[in-house]
Amino acid sequence: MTDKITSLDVARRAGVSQSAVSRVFTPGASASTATRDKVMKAAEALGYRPNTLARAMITGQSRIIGLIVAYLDNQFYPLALERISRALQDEGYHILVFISENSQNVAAIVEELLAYQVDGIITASVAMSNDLAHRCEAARIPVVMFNRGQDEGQHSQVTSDNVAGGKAVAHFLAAGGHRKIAHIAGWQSSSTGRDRTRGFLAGLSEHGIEPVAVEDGMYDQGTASSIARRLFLGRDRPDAVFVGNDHMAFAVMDTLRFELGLSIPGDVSVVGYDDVPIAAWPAYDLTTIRQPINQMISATVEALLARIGGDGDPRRILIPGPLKIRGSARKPKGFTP
Amino acid sequence: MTDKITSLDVARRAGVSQSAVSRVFTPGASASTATRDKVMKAAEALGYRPNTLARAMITGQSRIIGLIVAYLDNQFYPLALERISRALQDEGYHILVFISENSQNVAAIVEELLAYQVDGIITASVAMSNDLAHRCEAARIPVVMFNRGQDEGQHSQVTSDNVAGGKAVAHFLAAGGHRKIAHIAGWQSSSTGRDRTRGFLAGLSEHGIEPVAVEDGMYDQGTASSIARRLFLGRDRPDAVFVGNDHMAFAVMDTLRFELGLSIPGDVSVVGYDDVPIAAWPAYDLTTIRQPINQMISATVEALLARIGGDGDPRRILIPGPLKIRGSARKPKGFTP
DNA sequence: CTGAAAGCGCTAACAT
DNA sequence: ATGTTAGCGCTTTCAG
Repeated sequence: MTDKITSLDVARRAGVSQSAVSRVFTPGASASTATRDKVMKAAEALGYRPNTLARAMITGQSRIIGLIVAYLDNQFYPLALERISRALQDEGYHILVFISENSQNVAAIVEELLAYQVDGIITASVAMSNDLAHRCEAARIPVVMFNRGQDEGQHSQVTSDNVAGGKAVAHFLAAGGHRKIAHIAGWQSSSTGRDRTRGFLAGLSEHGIEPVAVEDGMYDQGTASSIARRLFLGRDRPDAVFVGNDHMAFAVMDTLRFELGLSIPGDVSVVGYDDVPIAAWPAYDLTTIRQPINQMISATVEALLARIGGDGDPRRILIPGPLKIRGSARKPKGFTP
Repeated sequence: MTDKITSLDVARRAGVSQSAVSRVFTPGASASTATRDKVMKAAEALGYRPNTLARAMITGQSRIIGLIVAYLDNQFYPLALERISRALQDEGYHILVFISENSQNVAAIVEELLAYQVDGIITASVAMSNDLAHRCEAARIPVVMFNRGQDEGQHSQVTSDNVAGGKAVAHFLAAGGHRKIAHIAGWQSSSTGRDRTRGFLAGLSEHGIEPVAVEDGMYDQGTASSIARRLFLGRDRPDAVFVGNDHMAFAVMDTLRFELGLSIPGDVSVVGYDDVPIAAWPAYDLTTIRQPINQMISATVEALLARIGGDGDPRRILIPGPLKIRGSARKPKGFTP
């Protein structure tokens, strides 16, 4: 029925010029109360809303942010997505979502995002190569990497302090009296995975402890389970394991309990990383390092908007994450994290 | 550095007209191999990509689909989001995501979506009022409701057969010899919640069974836990409970086991709805009705694209979901679903 | 097959 | 404060 209503239609009905209509709908505009009323009345009657795309072409601001995110099966991602979307919605931005499985995919995605004239890009737990970041920089599109770091490159990034987190886990397990400690690491091709492992190993060595095993779980549940099976089936099994993220830790706990019949924390202490909501579910009750997701999101959005607003320098933000002690690991007496 | 590269820049460098460039980048275009080569070379050198927004203004096709989704903490949603995004990406569409907490929010969101000139709207587990749907219809923007139904209204909808699912659960529990059966229902203001409950009660009555309790869990874990606590603390406790979705079922199981010290399925059989991945985790091993999410997504995307393509009539698609028997409920001998 | 020209719906000077 | 005018970058007739 109703075909596209344009500002011209509204103008005619209100008996004003088309630019008057535009001004009424433009935030920082100057229009008399009289015309404003007439225009609003006509607009309402016609069901008019300004065409965002046309506006974007002129202003050069689409108010669209591209979000590149990996698999959503780890609960941490959807949580991040939800909150990023909310935070941005509050600022009048919206997110165009792209799911990226592998990293070469990212290049194609970025091209598409640039074609959409997005005002900025957030990558969530996805790394971006340096020349890709360059390409965005050349197009003046700011990029913020959420939960992933990169040493070189001039984009902003927000992570929690993964090195410190890994170290805290080491201290905690050492204080708990563990000496046969294994590590099923986060994906070693990601900064988070590497940093957590690095911190963990550094922490252990402060106590003169050598881990009995360090293996890459790839942030994959199947991989983590296999490793756990192998590690804990032998005679001389570890009495503690630090798993690179909660998502893998759940799989490891299930394997330990239901396949190997081990008790947690009786036979084995398990510690994870992230503190996703499931970690607090009684079935897991997982001791873990809490990634302060709200702070991380705030920082991400703030950093992005600042750069969109013209603030020149990219930021590198590091947010500390506390140890959240629950029941999956033996508790040292009088331990203060 | 590089300021906006337009087709005119490419045209000049390639020594052709601006419209020639446009044709090269337009799928159904006619350009000689000679010009095509020149243009592509120039475009590559300059790093040119056509401005999607400008194109959208003319063609009237933004290739953007608006997705309205509720909270993402129930694993079913992010899964749906991920797959919808992938399926649409394959068809050259992208999704603009809006998170909607309450239902009045939806009206405002739809307005924004229309302003963005989206080619279509998918609501995932979110209901849309009839006049809102009308508004979209008037703007010629097709709407598909995923996992939510509505009796009136002329939009498309895709759901699994929730009535049949609920009924299947009833038959299963009855066959298992249960007679004191409780139901912690899905949100009764949603079609899925109501349908599952309706089917369940109908199924029970076929066996002459009256449920010992039916309460609305609101699709909320806290609410479901409270109800479980109350229901199972009394002397004459139920020996089975059908919970309106998996997400609540996990909370109920945790409450039953860790707060009330009950054994599942020894003391109580628990059945859920959705079959999200977590349901298969050994810690829960939940018997549940499987919502065939892939089929549902395919149908949703297909229905939407058909309507965008001009296919007139909205569709109502109902997909059967089988019972997935696991260990959380007593297994009837020789039961065939 | 190709170039010139019109215009999508809107904002942003520029006049008045 | 309001109307007029000129585009934003592109697709699409329309001639040639």
